[in-house]
Amino acid sequence: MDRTDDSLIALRRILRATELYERDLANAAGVTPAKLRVMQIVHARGGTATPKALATQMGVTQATITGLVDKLVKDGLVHRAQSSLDRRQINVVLSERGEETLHRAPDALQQRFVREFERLEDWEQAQLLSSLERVAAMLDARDIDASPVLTTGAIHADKPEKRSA
Amino acid sequence: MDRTDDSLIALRRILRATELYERDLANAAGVTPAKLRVMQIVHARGGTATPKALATQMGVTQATITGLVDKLVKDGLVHRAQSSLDRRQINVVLSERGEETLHRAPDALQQRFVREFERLEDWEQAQLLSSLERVAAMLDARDIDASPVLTTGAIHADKPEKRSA
DNA sequence: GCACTATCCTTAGGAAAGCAAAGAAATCGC
DNA sequence: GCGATTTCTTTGCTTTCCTAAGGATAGTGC
Repeated sequence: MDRTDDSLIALRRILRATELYERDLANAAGVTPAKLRVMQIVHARGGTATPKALATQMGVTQATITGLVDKLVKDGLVHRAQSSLDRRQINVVLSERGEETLHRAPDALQQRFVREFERLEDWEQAQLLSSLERVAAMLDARDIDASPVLTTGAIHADKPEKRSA
Repeated sequence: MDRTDDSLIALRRILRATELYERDLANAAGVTPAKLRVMQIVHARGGTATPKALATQMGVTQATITGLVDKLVKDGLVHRAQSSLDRRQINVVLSERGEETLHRAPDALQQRFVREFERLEDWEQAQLLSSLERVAAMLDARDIDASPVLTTGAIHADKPEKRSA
């Protein structure tokens, strides 16, 4: 009867399964999850991305990206290249080894989801897709600031967050 | 056409939105996400839980739980009580303040999802629930050993999170 | 041109969350 | 009773993330 609760439970299972699996997967590939994510984004953007772009997409600060890229450089998976258009900018570029590593370590969701998904009936795929997009839209809404909790519970008013795009 | 990709994208949006939101929310409540999760589980189990149970449910080691509980105790949100049945065991119990904090900081998913979900038509809710459970089952499967990259042990439920290195 | 401001990145320092390994105490099994 | 197991903690380390401050470069007004 309580569909809301059951939906939340399912959602949490999805979250938890993905999180745990991601740790394993990154580990097995010899990279940490965060570094892997950086490489995946760089790859998705055609092999190069600025720290700024990475920070935005990953939802972390630029300082964090600097640290991750430092380690990736030390690992030889990536290198930095100054942009010639705007010399403030740096391009993070995948190295040969970086590409290989990526190849060996497919996306966590990918691994786990694709095989099963493609086995489904056509109409089932369509329904799943539609539902997922619906849920994503529900959660992904951009103006969270309207949320009541963030204000009522804000005791330790350090700073709300800059993530209010 | 490419429903698989689109589904993955939607799934990632869900993941990312939840992750980012969780950070904000925990922050606003004055607790960190991990500590909040501990409290939520304790609450869900009727106000008390052993470190062992917490570790299993959260998918982390007991050492991690010890650390989190230490901090929660220091914050006065929780206290330890020895079990009288088995004196090796410790019960983690929510304090008054812990209950209040929990009350102020509802679940991240809760907040964001419930309002919208309950606004949907009956048949839409049913479809969403069905889809989510389906996806959860796909991801949460305990016996995905066909995975080429991993050897995730712990098929037995009692063997807690000894994930591969 | 020259100061002002904004943007992009890095440095430095610190907090939180996680793990592995080893140890202490209680219980179980025989 | 005594060794093996379970439960929790301790120790020491890694990873990820933050804030605050700074150094360059780019753009703007005058």
